[in-house]
Amino acid sequence: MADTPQTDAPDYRDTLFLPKTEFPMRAGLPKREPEWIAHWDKIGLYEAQRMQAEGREPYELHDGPPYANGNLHIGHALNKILKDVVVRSHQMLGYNSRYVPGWDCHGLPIEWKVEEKYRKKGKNKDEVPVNQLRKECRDFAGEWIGTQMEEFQRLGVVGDWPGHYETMSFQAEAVIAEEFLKMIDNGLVYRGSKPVMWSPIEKTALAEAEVEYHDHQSHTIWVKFPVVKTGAQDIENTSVVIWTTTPWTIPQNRAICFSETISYGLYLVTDAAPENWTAKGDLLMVADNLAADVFKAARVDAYEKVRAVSADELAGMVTAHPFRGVDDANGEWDYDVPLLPGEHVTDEAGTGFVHTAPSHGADDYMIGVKYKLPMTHNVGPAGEFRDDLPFFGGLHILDRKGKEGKANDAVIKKLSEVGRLAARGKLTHSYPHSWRSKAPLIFRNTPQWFAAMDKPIEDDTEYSGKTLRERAMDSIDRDVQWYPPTARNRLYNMIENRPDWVLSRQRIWGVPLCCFMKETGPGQIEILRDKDVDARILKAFRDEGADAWFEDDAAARFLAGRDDAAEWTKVTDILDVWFDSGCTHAYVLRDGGGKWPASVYLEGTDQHRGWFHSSLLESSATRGRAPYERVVTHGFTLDAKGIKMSKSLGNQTAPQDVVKQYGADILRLWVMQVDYTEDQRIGPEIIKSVADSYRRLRNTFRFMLGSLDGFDASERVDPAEMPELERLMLHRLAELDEVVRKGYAEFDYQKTFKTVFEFATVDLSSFYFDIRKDALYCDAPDSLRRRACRTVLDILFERLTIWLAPMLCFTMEEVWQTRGANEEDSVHLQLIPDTPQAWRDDTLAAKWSNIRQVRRVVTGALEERRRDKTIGASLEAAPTVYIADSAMAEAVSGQDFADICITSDIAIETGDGPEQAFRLDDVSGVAVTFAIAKGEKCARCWKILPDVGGHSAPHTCLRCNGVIA
RNA sequence: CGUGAUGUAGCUCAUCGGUAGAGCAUCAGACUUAUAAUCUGACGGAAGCGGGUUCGAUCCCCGUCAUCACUCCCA
Repeated sequence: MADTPQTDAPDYRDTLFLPKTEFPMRAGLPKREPEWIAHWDKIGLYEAQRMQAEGREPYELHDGPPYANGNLHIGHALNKILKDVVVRSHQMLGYNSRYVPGWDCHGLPIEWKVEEKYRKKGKNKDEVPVNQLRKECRDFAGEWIGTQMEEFQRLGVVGDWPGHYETMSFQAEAVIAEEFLKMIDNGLVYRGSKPVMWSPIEKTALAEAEVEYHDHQSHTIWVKFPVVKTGAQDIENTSVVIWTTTPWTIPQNRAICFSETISYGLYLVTDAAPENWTAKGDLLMVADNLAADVFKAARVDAYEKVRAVSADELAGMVTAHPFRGVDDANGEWDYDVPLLPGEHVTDEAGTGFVHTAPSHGADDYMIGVKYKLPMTHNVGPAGEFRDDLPFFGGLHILDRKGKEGKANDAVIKKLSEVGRLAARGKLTHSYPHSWRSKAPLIFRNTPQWFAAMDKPIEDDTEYSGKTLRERAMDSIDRDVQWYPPTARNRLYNMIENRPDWVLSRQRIWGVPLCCFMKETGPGQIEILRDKDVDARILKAFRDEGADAWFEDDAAARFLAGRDDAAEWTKVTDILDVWFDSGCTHAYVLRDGGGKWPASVYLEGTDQHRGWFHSSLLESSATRGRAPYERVVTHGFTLDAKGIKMSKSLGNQTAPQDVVKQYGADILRLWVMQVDYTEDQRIGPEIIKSVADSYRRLRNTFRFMLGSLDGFDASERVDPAEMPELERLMLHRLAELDEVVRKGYAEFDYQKTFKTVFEFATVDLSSFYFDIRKDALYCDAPDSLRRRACRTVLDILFERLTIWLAPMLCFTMEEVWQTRGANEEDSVHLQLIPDTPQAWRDDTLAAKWSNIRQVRRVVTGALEERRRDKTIGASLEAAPTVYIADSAMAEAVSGQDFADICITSDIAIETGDGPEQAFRLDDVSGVAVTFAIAKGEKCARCWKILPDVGGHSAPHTCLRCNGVIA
């Protein structure tokens, strides 16, 4: 073996320039990160950024407000971390990048929590004054804002926290009201009706949260609708059969829905008992799959299929209401009942034909809106038929105790009387009930306020005359860039197909539809339009909040001075909370001194239905275009197996836990490593592997810091004088600069991080640093090679630290500060440094690509000898390289190839080399034969060289002796 | 049910329609001068499944399965 122990050799360790740094290998992020937050707080980082960037082009990420109840979950963390990276990176790219976080405060969940307190005490919230409840809601939201704000800041999110916005601030409430009045003014708002869950017992609409599902026994009836219009001859005297569990909705029937994917048939009853409702000779249409069930229910003894009925045929068909032409009905039901295609229709139960009463079902309503069917108003608040409805006037669906009323039986009896009943029965099924009274609920249409999608808007924008739908759809393509591009289609399709916007909610915790109306006829109303009244309302909201609307004297106060004040009714509904958040662009950007339209909105894909959507509509209605220039969407976070997280499964990853155990930078790094545009996974194993990557990266920085110890500007070397290896690194930086700038501009963090990370580990740690350790440790401080290396390290350090700062905001600050930045400084106040494109040298890169190929063969050859224990360290070797390929030979010649391969010596020959030489399959024309290095081991640099010994420092090589002397 | 997506190594992700790659993890080895580090090497894949188009499909088309989001007066 070459290195027999040299007991007489002095220890030269102290003469080496080993890396020296205070920067610890162990990060201790959970403890250290809060100190950086305190530091940023102390230097006023956000304000300092604003001052520094004054006059620069503004860039504004407008924050989508999270809902102010509960602690943060992983989805919030993902969202806010992404936003923080957008904000910080754009600041560094040279913009004035503003960020004002906000919270969504109004809405049912909070109101529900407040009500819960009363429920637990057995109190009725209806007895509590509205403004007292509103105050409790406000306090509730306020507390959670405080909690969430701390949790967000702990993640490293920098923004204008003291200046954050709230949808419940007086200013916000006033602007929301103002925007609503603007939409009244341009004629978009109208009152219509929509079916909702309604309790006839409590005479109120209920929210989904107030509904419980219990088993309930219902009537089931099969009803014949006679066909009155069709192209086919043999359909005369036939009926379409429907099935329903709510006989009381039959008087409200306006259509029958069928499916275009179900096969239907025309059936002839060939045998049935004489007293049967369904008689011999009846021609009935039902779905083929359900025919047997239907005829069994109708007690038909025999039937045959006459022929199939196609969807095209059904589409043109019209039936009569079962009560058409009935005596004493006064023509109430003498209208046509069309057959319409409906995607909700199945052949799993019933007849394959769905009775449709637009006022009494969600699907029915959608069909009604789509085909412009008339809404009926036959059922009153207590679930009673209107008094003047023939046959059934005044009858109740449910009695006062929630038991069966008389309506169902009366309808069934009448159907039987007029010969339209095909069969009847009973069915027990899950049915919605009120959580309070436990009584069954019904669907009932109630007055609601809408924004019209298809009415031309006359206003003073350049898009005047276009409808809301047209404006929104135009703007999606004209004004907005979508990241990823597929996000555009989702929103576009939704806008294209959506019905009118239901603005009203029968709730209390929100901004009121602050207008007055009066009835001008049955179902007809007029909305008060009075600038003075509006001005009074807005001023009151601004000064006192929207509570002003709910004060007892509000109507008198706002209508003061009008002679007809008594004629007007105050509307007490509140606005859909999506309207609130859809207005944030107005009160945060326009009134808050920001940029309008916002540079970017960034939210989860669910916000296509939510905030992206409502903001687009609101802004299109009032300003003609989207309030954003770019929209970035991210997916949802699932557990390690790709399953949705839920409390019951116990598969949740809480951001607080990750922060506590690993630190926020690890969580941020996780975000950077996944494809956020899709759904991502997280779990213990994934977090651990992220932490591993982090450690590796951290060590690379630690090495740089240690190697730069004592670096002074006077050491710098001009790139032109640097060795090729150094210039290669500068070339790589020039390449990376482009990737980083482009990556940040296009929100592609995965690629940006991956590129920088692989550069740090592959190019730097295992190649460049490994080679240059000898020069850094052993060369004299004034050696050109060492100075060039340290110059490059300094350049590397500056860029890598700043490039990664938006992502690893804590660690990069720690790295930055370790190099003696002053107390007021921060890496987050730096701009991405210019990287001269002159550093780029593709010829050099191509050449070094060859050099690295040859190097791989050498290391491979050494590995073989290491395996058979011929050598340990590569410095014990002095191989010979045979190169046949001329480009490779050219590349290697003139290099310190022994340094590059970390051997003590190396010989380069041209030609194929001996047959038994080491080769790699994928590197042709290169062969390596092994040899032990000749000479004595230098006790200082450990190279084995012929020139060791005979110098003033014993057991040193010429170079090392020169350094010590 | 519908609408919008996704499915490639244990994990995170690449692959103009042309022999499937990278980093991390794992395993093995070396070093002890980045040391709770560093270097080297190896292992690792019916590209969810089934059809079709094509000389050729991870990629294009159809179907199917799984997962996710949206659909509710809630996020």
